[in-house]
Amino acid sequence: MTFAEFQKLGHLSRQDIYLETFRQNRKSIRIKNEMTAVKNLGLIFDATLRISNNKGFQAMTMRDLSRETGLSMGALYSYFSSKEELLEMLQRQGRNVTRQILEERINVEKDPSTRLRAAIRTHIYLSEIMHPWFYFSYMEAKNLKNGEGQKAIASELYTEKLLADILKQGKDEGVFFMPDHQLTASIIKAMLQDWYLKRWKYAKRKVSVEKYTRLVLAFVEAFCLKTSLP
Amino acid sequence: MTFAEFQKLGHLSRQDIYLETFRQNRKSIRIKNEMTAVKNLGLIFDATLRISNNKGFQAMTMRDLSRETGLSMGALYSYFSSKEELLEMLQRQGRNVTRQILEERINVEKDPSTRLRAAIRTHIYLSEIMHPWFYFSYMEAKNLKNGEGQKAIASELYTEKLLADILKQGKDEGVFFMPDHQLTASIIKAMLQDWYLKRWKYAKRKVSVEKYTRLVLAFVEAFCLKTSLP
DNA sequence: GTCTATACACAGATAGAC
DNA sequence: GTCTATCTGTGTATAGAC
Repeated sequence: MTFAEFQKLGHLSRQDIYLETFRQNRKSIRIKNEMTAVKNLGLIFDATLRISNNKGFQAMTMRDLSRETGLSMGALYSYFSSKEELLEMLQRQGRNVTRQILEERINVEKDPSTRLRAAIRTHIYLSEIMHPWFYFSYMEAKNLKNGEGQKAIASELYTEKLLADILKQGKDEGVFFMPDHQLTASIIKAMLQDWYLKRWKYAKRKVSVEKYTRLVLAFVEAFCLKTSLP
Repeated sequence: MTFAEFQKLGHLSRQDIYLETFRQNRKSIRIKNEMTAVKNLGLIFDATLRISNNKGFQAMTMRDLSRETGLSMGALYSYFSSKEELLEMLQRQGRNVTRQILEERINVEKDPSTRLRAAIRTHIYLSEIMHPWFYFSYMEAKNLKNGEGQKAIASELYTEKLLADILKQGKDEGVFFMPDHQLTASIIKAMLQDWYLKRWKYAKRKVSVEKYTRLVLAFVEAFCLKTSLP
């Protein structure tokens, strides 16, 4: 599946995502009108990602956010009760979308080999579409307070477990051969993350998302499908 | 070479590193006595890494740093002229040490295969010894102002080029076989970085630095040494 | 719902005594 | 060299008019 085909599946319209977020956070959002809320949440989240990915969430001031969204400080605070809460809303939102789509795309496949390819492809393609969020999430996760911090870690481990389970399945079925499926999953995850962490580098060199995906698949398969171990 | 053997080489005593840093920054450091300066620079850098890696450099206040080092705010400011400068001194220091040791260990080897193994080993072992700095450097590099930011990027590309050159050499000599040595180098770099970025994970699972190194080597060699491409 | 104006805390940085 | 005390700017957050 090419990236263009993946995009056309149109899992995620911005509208739907923000609407969902609005409904999940009704308690802390003072706005009642859904259309207004969805429109402004879009502005706020996009601006937060833009500014934070440029200079860090801590360094972003509410005055920056006000300028960038065109909303006043007062207006901003009717969408969240603190800067901290804005961070948590953003993180939760991205985690939900990621988990949902990843499972959806993997579960349609049966044999380990195809599942592994689907998992790798979907993760890279997804991080391409939602690049600002993936980058933000990685860089700012450590600044979350205990409750949310735990969930961010859980989310990291969850994706890894998806991979580990596929590798295990393949090993059991005798199609994969690797010494340690858990550790192998970690390393694959590292390759997936590099795509959104070093995007500036790949963009400058004109490495397309498909080319990157292809190399990761080749790398992983060379290791997992080989029968003799060093 | 095991990690213990690598450590015994004792490339880097803290004393020497801080002394070097002191001499390089004489202009902005108001202290004249070398012994005092070295002792306190040690305190300051260690504390900065400890606090920053816990909650981010931006979030670390000078009062935090004062408390952690036992030095007053006034005293701190005789070692650097601004918080920004402290950040830059730290980054420069680590970059210099890294570059020096990496070259030293790679250049003693001749054939591509051994050089590649040396590069991978050295990078992982080094990031193990200097873990706080590696983590800090990665997470805070984006917050550097233009001049230093460029140098951080250059440093990232430099390590990658070390790998790319070895891969290229191996390809030319007919011992490695990979479709794109540049991109392959990027991916190897991603694996190396995961060791210090996800240390909490590997520590919890009791994955030793040697075990991790072994798996990366196996992964890379499975890809680079195979003769048929998918 | 959104604005302006402002409260209040706390940040980085310095002056000057010791 | 190091300290305490303090200046000044800027940050988050809210009150209350529209």
